Amino acid sequence: MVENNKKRSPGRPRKFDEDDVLDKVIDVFWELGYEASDTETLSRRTGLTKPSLYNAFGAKEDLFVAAINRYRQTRSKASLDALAKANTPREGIRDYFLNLAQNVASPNHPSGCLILSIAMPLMDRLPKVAAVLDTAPRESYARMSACFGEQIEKGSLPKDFDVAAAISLIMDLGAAMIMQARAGAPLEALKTKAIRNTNLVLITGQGALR
Amino acid sequence: MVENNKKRSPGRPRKFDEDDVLDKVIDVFWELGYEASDTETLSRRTGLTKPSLYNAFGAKEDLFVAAINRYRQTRSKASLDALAKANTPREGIRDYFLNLAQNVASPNHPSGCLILSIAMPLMDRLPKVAAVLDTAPRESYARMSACFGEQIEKGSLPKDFDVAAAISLIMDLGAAMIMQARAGAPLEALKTKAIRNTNLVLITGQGALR
DNA sequence: CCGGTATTGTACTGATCGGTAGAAAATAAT
DNA sequence: ATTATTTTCTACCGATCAGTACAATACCGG
Repeated sequence: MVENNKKRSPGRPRKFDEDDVLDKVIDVFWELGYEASDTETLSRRTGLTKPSLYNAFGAKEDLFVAAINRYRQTRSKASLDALAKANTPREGIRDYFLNLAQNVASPNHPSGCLILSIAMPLMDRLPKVAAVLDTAPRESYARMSACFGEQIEKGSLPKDFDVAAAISLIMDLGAAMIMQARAGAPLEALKTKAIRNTNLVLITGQGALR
Repeated sequence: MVENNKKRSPGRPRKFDEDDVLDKVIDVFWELGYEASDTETLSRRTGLTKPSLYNAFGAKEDLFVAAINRYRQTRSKASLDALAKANTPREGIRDYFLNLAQNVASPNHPSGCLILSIAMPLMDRLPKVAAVLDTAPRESYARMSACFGEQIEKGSLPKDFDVAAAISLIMDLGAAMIMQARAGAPLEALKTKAIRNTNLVLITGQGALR
């Protein structure tokens, strides 16, 4: 699927692309959770034999961490991109929530969020997972902060817009949408919430609560 | 601990009280999650032997369901009680969030919520758990709805107060607090959010977003 | 005192799961 | 061709875990 133009190393060539495999691994963990995703199922769903999986990614916990990182680089990034590329703050926040809704409640993939719904409850037991989950929100925060900073410079937001409060609320309401999705809320219900949430974030940032 | 005055049935008497045991079971599942709570650990932490646990509660999944129901009747109920017994709507909502904060981020017990943090991700695999989780939010909704209805009758809330919107937001923001707690947020941070959340709920109910 | 009944404790089992040994196969370098 | 290197495949292992058999124990009603 993906052409790898790096100079070939000696030895028997791999029959798979790591990212393709990780995308399939994401689906398994996302759908079944960590413990119920046994190595035999992971092997079958990826098309790789167990030794190939272990050779390429290490133990099950390492494979899970790799899947989480792949998830962040693809799914999580997509929502933040939606926030960044919009013209106005309102559109950006709305698109962020709408994109999030698609990612957590689309009928094309498991519901909820791999990070919040699956990985989070495992923090206490899987230290490598805890390490990844520690950095993830900070990155999101930085990215959002930069977006709002630009909007303030552009004049699309007042100079005293409370960026920290807005981001904090975006993350809270996003987490709530994710839980709703995992509980079975349909996509349409989440799209409605996306609009409500957008209004709440703008009100909060503009200091209505101070 | 609890005096049971029902007529004694024949046979060797139990050396434990079911609710006492369930309270300990709650702690184990809450702390370790479902899969990592092996029956041997449950046996050790409750003081009951494995056959006694199986005899009293059935299989592990049934024991988990029993623990969830006990959790609802104690912890979940406490937060709703706080909402119900306050004098003003603002105090009620605030006390609800503050009580919730205590329940999900107190240093005296595991963090997060047994239902949202532990049971929810298991819905797909454990049908008996899914059944319980389906009814739980409806009960909470009904209880909250009754509270706000009373406040409207008393005149503490305007007649056009948007009860449905307020409850929906309370649940969303509550879920967010729970996730924050599971992620390691300290109690103080959650108490601060409780105040912010109270304001957001009141604004929303009063129709600022319409 | 004597069956009837329910609980307790020890010790066990069958199944499952994460992980691997070891040989065969496929490439690159020489 | 030969060797070195890496991946693949089959088959397997040790550990763990949910659940239980069985006998002993402690209470009931008569």
